Amino acid sequence: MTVAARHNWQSVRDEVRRRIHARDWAPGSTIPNEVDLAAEFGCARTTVNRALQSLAEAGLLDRRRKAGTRVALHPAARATLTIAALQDEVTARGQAYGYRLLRCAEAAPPAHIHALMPAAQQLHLRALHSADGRPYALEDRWINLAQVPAARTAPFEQISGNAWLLANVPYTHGEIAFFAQTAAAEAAADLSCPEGHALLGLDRTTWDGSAAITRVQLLYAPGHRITTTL
Amino acid sequence: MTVAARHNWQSVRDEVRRRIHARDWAPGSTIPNEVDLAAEFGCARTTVNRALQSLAEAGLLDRRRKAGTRVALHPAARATLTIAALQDEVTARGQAYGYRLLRCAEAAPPAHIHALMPAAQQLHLRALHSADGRPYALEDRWINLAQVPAARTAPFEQISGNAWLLANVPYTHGEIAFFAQTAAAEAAADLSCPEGHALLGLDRTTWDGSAAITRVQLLYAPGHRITTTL
DNA sequence: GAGTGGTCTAGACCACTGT
DNA sequence: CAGTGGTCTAGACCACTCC
Repeated sequence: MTVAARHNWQSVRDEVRRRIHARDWAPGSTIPNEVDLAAEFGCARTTVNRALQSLAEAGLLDRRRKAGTRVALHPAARATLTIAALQDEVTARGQAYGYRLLRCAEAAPPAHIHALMPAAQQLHLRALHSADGRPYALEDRWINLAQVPAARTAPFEQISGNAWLLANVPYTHGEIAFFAQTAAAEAAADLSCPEGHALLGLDRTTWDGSAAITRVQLLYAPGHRITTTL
Repeated sequence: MTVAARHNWQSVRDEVRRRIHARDWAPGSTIPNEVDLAAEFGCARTTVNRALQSLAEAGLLDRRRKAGTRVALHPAARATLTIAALQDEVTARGQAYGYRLLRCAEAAPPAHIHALMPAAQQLHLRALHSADGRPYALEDRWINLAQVPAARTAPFEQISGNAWLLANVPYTHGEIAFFAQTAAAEAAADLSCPEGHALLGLDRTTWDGSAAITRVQLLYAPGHRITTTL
């Protein structure tokens, strides 16, 4: 039962993962502590620690001081979505990126936006992103003018709301939701697709501390898929 | 210019992140190397290394040996999706989980499945997951019998394909894609929704090494949202 | 070749938490 | 209280890659 005594944390991680997958260590059971594993693998405890932390981050292990390290009962799959700027998303596919501003005006926000940004008037943007001249995604954005007054004079004819905000306004955290929606008349016209078509969309809200910065809804053109690996 | 000399890697990470957001270090520029930063913060280089690695993982920094550490030009947002088992998803909402097998048979797979699992006959499952008695998600799954012959005798009337596979078959990696689709007649009937309704769905394929284990398509009931934080 | 990040080590102390 | 993971340190060597 000699274990190949490699001394890098990745090989320790791989071996531990193998034992979990092979059910050497069953879901819910406690695995040996770091000192013992270090002895078994012939490396420093620091190295084992690094490996186990990486697996805990991936959701395969639950670690608690004193209680020890257990194999997760429900090894929920964790997928990391990389939400790039649309421009990067399109050029990464080798297509030509296009951008057209459809609307930019101060207006009274609807209730669900007003709940996020409590002021009578906020900045409202609509824009179409395209790939090789075909509609790629429709953007509908509200920007909190109380937090970002400079947005009033930003050149949104040339730069997308996302790009300008990324370059000019820091944020601390955000929230994303994916959903499916049938294309209403206006969206269908903008995306050049039949009314009633199923569209994949997302809502994203970003905050700086406790103040909401912006809320954007993106509707992708028909057939769009968002992919990731496990 | 005294820096609060905290000695934990999180505080170093926070300070570096602050400087990036504050544009002290502009996107694309090279930041000081680890030795210098360690001197400035009054801590060991290891600690700085841990902090910078965490920021690189988050996408804020690009690090290369010899070239140094640069602030990422396009700080793509990374969101971690936790894809739990449907049963956990439903019970986590405080709803009663229900499961009903609709079909379980060996059959000739369609072309896109056959491309993944090259054999004439594969196991085909359809099942409905419900929350508080209402349809929650419709599952359509193919299982590679060449890889998982035991699936022939698994009790899929009582346990979902996902749950049985998780508990019995290890996998090494997978792929997930989200999409929107209009409800066809059969799906609409199973989900008790009007035909033509927009549904959020996902395709998930999992492999063990180079062999595909299973491919599942999940269609969520109308209105479903998948959320995550940034 | 030389500068930078990547990692390992051995030891130490701390923080949390189950019993 | 005591056992476990969390982290820090100082030094060392290695691996990569730009010049």
